[in-house]
Amino acid sequence: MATAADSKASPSSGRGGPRGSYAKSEETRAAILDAALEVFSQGGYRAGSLRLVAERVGMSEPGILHHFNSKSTLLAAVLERRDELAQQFVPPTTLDGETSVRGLIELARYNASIPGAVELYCTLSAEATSPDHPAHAYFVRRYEVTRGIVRDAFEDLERRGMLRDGVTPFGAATATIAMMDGLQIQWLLDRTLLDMAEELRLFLREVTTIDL
Amino acid sequence: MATAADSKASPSSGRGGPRGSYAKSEETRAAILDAALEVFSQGGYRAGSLRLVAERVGMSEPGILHHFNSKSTLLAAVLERRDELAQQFVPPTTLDGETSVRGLIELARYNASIPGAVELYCTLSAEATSPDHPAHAYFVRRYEVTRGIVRDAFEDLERRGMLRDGVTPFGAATATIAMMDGLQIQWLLDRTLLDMAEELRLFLREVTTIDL
DNA sequence: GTCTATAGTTAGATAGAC
DNA sequence: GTCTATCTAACTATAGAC
Repeated sequence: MATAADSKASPSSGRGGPRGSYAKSEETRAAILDAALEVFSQGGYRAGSLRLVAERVGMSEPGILHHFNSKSTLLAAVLERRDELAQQFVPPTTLDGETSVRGLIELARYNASIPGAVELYCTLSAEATSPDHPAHAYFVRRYEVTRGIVRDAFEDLERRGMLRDGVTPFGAATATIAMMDGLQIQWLLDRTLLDMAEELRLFLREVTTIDL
Repeated sequence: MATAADSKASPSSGRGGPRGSYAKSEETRAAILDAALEVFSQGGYRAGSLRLVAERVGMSEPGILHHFNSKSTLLAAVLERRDELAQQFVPPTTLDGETSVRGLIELARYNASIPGAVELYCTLSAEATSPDHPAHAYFVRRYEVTRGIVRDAFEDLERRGMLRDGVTPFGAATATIAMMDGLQIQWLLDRTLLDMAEELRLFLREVTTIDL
């Protein structure tokens, strides 16, 4: 799979160059990424087509491919962009477990406001379990990293004696991520059914002794 | 979407007819369903093709379509077949909550022995969150039914005072199903990482007072 | 019941003009 | 940087012979 770094390595990128003279190009790239996010969100990567992206952004298909060499590099760029946003909620550097856990609930609340992105990750992470999927390596790595961050948070809580009996930091991390993923599926099938943040809060109350 | 009943309504089915003279046809249908399960499991419905199913079963594509009118009716038949198996673990008629909850753990353990089927449901339920997916209605209904069954089990436990404080039957059902779904994604990405049944057991210990 | 042949659609990607 | 035109490949499904 192409790494998400492809987009930044593009010669048309303003970053890294002395002049910011590629404003128009950056704008176009951003518009394409917005359109691609919507298209890939509705049914995943395989069901989405460059034609739909092109239509939505008001360009031709070769126009898209001028900015992103292929469909899969476009996907990689979309994923990279979303990751940058998500890291604002649970920055990997935070060492305070309680703050991180509260951040996860905030993240779930934020996610409910961007159903398109939720659909993207939910659909993609499932179809990317296939080893030949262009985003397979990305998701394997992403889950490793995310699990590591969440585990660190629970390890901090464990040191403070704020984990329930029989709960391990790794197990809690795996379970918390599983809970978030699973809630998303049911929420996407019927958004009036449940409140993802609230359900996650109740779960984390069973796992930790934080007063959530 | 076509209902899963299509397959049973086929004139070539032995059931309902006075004679069992369609054995060969039933055998072929079964072989096709086995092949289709494998194909649809690897990357979902859209990524799977009739050509792959035909190759695997040693037939031509029109040969497949003689038994199943379309790709989507084939999918429906595959899903129906798997549901019959799963109901052996948590039969909807059981009224004993503790037995049902233990059945869920057994189901998770059984699932770990059939990764193909897990991949099928995991990938399909995600791609079917799209309203235009041929299996969308099936999955909406399936989650409703499953949630109802699991909620009944927790309601029984509630009557016996075996639910933890602050846990509602509906919330517990939603969360349990979410946990199972979410664990599957991480398990499919790395099967050596976690034991789905064990993780589910630990979760259910936090939710109920059953000695699991 | 199964096949060959083919229709009809859509897809990702490239060539080359402007 | 964007376009038109085109290539190649894959897919679902149908028609009709055997």
